[in-house]
Amino acid sequence: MVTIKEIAQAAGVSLATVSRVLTNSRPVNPEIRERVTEVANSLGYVPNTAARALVKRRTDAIGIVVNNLHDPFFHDLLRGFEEGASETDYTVVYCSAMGHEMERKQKYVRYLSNGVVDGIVLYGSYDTDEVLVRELHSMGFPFFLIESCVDGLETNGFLIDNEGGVYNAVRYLRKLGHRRIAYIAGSSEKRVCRDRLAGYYKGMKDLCLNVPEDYVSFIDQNNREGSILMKRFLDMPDESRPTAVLCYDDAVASYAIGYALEQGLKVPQDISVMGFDNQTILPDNYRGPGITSVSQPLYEIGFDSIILLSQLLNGELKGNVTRHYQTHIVEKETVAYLEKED
Amino acid sequence: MVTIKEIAQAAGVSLATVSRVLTNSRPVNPEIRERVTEVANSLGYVPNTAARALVKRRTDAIGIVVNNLHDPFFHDLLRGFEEGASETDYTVVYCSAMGHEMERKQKYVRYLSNGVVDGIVLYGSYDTDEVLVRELHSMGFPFFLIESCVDGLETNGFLIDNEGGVYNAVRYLRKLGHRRIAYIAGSSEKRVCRDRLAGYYKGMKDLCLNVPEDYVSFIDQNNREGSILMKRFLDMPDESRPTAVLCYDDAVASYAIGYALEQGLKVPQDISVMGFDNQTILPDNYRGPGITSVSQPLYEIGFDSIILLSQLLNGELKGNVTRHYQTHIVEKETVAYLEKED
DNA sequence: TGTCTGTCGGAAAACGTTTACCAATTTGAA
DNA sequence: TTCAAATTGGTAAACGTTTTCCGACAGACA
Repeated sequence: MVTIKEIAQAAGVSLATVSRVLTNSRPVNPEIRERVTEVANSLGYVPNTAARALVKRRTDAIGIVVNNLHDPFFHDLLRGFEEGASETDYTVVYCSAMGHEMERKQKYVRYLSNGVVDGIVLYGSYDTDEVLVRELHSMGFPFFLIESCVDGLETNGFLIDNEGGVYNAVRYLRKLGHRRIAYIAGSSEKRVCRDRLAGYYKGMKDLCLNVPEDYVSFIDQNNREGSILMKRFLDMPDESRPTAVLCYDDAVASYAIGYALEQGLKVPQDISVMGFDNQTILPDNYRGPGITSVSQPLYEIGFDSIILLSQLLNGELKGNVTRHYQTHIVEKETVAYLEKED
Repeated sequence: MVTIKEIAQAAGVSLATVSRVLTNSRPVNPEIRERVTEVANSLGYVPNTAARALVKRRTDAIGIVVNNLHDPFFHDLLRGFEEGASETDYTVVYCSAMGHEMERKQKYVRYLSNGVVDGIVLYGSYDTDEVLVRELHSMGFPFFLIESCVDGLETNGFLIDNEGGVYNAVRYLRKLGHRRIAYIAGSSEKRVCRDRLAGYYKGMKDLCLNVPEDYVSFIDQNNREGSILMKRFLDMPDESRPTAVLCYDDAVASYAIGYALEQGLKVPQDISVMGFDNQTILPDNYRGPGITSVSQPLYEIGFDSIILLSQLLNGELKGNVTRHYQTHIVEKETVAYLEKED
């Protein structure tokens, strides 16, 4: 590794002069300047990131920590990050926490937050990252949270209106004539799932629709259970069988639809199904009809988070920033207009 | 930011002792040890990555540089990286070069290679990264190249047999009875595309199949042109029209198939089409039949690259490592068995 | 009691930069 | 010609660690 010192020796000047040439931080005799640059190039000098970070207390880099890079769920988010990154001069590095375990996320955040990057964008599960977020917060390290917040802590963050998303989905189905709307919910340990379920209840209540106890069922372990839960709905007697099933997730919806199709039913003619997330890739090579879904603006969030973080780092932002993003419904092929009102 | 110095003061010991407690690098009086850990915890100490890197000349981290994180092409590769990462103790960070421009890739590699990570895995386009690779090589920095190599340079790398992949595809089609096999090639500026085309010619020659001039056509700018090129093939008179079209890429294949379907033809009954890459996500929401394709072992390559790099860093590898990976054909629904030989 | 050995804390150097400060030289104005 | 100001090079401190070396002290043994 070639250092500034070697360049100084080779060019017959002091360390300081070399540094000044290389960083353009102060005027230096043109003749010397040229000699130094020449030597630096010929030796193939590359400045040491760590040493520079140490003394400048800045790295001009941004770190992003997500649960998973390969998960299709993050596709649009990543696209947003990348697009945002190309708008700034910051170096952007990504870390995958590989799942939801705090431990690994913490390892990455610690690695990054002390001398590797100047700020972090953290995709959070509401539920598991509290300790981590508190640590970051108490360090005074600049960071943005996506889909996460900690009660009683003022943080910069991006939140998605999950409750409102499902609420609007219920209204949408009602507008198309559906009144018997069932719901497949995710694990109630997850905040996201609880919020979405709340949106369902709220929507049904506001529209004065009946929610029989067996209209709400929960995924226990695996999204595949979507098919079992669908079976339960389909096995109900005609007069109480739901005409539409709302799923907390597109993956679950795909299994639910898969089951219905296997039974020789037509979607949406025989039963409407709606999902959430507007995923482009679905498990097990799903090939059914395009799933009508509640879409989150993940691209925008990814993009905005980079832009806002870089503004924060440049001191262009005062106070904390919390942005709420609305979902919208993407109409595809799994929801039918219900002619006869019952 | 809380430093080792503050801990030392608070605990009434020297810097050295604190460091020794924190890194377990030498025995220290249990009583003092406990006092120090306690102080460190209560102050929320996190070691400074940059400072540590500077003196240890090691970061225990690995960097990965790819062209694009969100591109579905990298899905399996990323999955491999992530799986490999969870097998090692190295911290793994990813960078997206956002396209193929050398400049940005160089920026990332320079940032990483001096004090941020101990080694790099670089997904390379054969064609554009030469300067960069030479720089890395002359620095003596440990790195692995994926799908890239530089003539006359001994580097660690993973290569895919693109030529052999297409060669085998030709043989596969021939075995199913096809003799009039056309090819849609990618830009001949790209090494990968040239290799694949070479495989086609070699296969056709070895099987003594005729290659009329108009059986090979080139994508110029955009994969969408796949449909135009397909039109050309379909417009040929019956007796010379190809029975199978081999595409250098699944994306192109999807456009080619799309066009045929639009014309009311059936794939594969009326014409067989085969792709390369075995992509799960295809452009424009392709919904046609599953594309029979030549698949690259990207998952394995991703996985192995992490493992081998960590071995290299631990000195468990002697000499340079070059691995060649074979492709295999994934049979789906776009290639038919041709009954009548002609 | 004196020496030898082993244990363990502290002082200080080192890693590769940037930059505050100082000194020397040049410039320019009076 | 003289002196202040401006310019520019060098010296050294600083960033937060790790680690080498030294020395103090305790215990063992003769």
